[in-house]
Amino acid sequence: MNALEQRLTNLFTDNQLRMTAPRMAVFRVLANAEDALPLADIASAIKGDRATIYRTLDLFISLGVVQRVVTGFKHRYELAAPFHSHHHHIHCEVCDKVISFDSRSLEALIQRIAEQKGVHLHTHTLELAGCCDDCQNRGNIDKIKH
Amino acid sequence: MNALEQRLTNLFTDNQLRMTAPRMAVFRVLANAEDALPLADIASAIKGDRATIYRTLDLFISLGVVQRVVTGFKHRYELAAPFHSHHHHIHCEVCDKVISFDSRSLEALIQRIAEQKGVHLHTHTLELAGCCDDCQNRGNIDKIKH
DNA sequence: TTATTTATTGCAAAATTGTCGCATTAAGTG
DNA sequence: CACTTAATGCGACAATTTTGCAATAAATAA
Repeated sequence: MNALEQRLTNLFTDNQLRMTAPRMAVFRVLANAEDALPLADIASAIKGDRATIYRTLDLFISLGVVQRVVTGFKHRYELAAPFHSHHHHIHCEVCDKVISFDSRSLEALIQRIAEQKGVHLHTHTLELAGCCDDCQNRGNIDKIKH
Repeated sequence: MNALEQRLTNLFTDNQLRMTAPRMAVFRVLANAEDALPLADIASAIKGDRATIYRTLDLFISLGVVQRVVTGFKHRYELAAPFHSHHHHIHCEVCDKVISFDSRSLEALIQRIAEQKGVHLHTHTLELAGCCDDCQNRGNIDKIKH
């Protein structure tokens, strides 16, 4: 059990919750994932019950361990701060892929805009949607998935 | 047929697509809508087939005519730039006020990020949340509404 | 105008995402 | 080890979105 996993376990026991095999499995999938994953990907990765995974994710979200990313029809899940760094997403509406990115200039600019408006920012979400490189080359603009 | 509808029609014929009655009907509903509409509303407004409307919306999205707004578990659809003015929102979590803004630098930066990732952008949404000037001065930062 | 071609529609069936009830299992405690 | 109860896993379910395919209608050519 590594440091992150230990922190998660402590968070659970501190809240009178049980650290079980399915819960740790979901956490590990998310910790090793490059990008936010839809439930189907998590379920197939750990061959687990979908209802259990939904409940686990809801729990993680209420504990601040996971955040829900809303892109298209299905939700995606990824570790949240302080288990993961802040970033944004580009959603390919054709192949449904999600690309994460992080830009200091962007964060600085958003901060500047907020200051200019006199607003003290709490959070912000930015979602880009379009057609990725691969799909442009494939020319399947009309095969948009949800 | 007004100017917007003519522009849409041209966009279709330029892409070897047909401007049909159901497509124009969907466009008109969205053009007259105050806010983003869920599919059910569009379907009942034009008494049209759901599958056809889904396909029409997918097409509109791939052409950049419509953008999908994801709120909760149901999609909503609204006209996208250049058929609708583009802007973003700052939401004051204390007094619930919404401040709209528009930033060329931001748009340019987002465009640059997308290009760098090889993605052709259809739409993007940015929502800032925090505490506005008035509320900071009032010192009621802890009275967040939800 | 009519014939031809093919994109588009509309129906019905199926798939996908997410939720819920309940009996069974297993984690934590003494 | 036994007890308590949180958590799981199965199956049924609702809502939303999708796909297959025959029928229809738009664009093009004759």
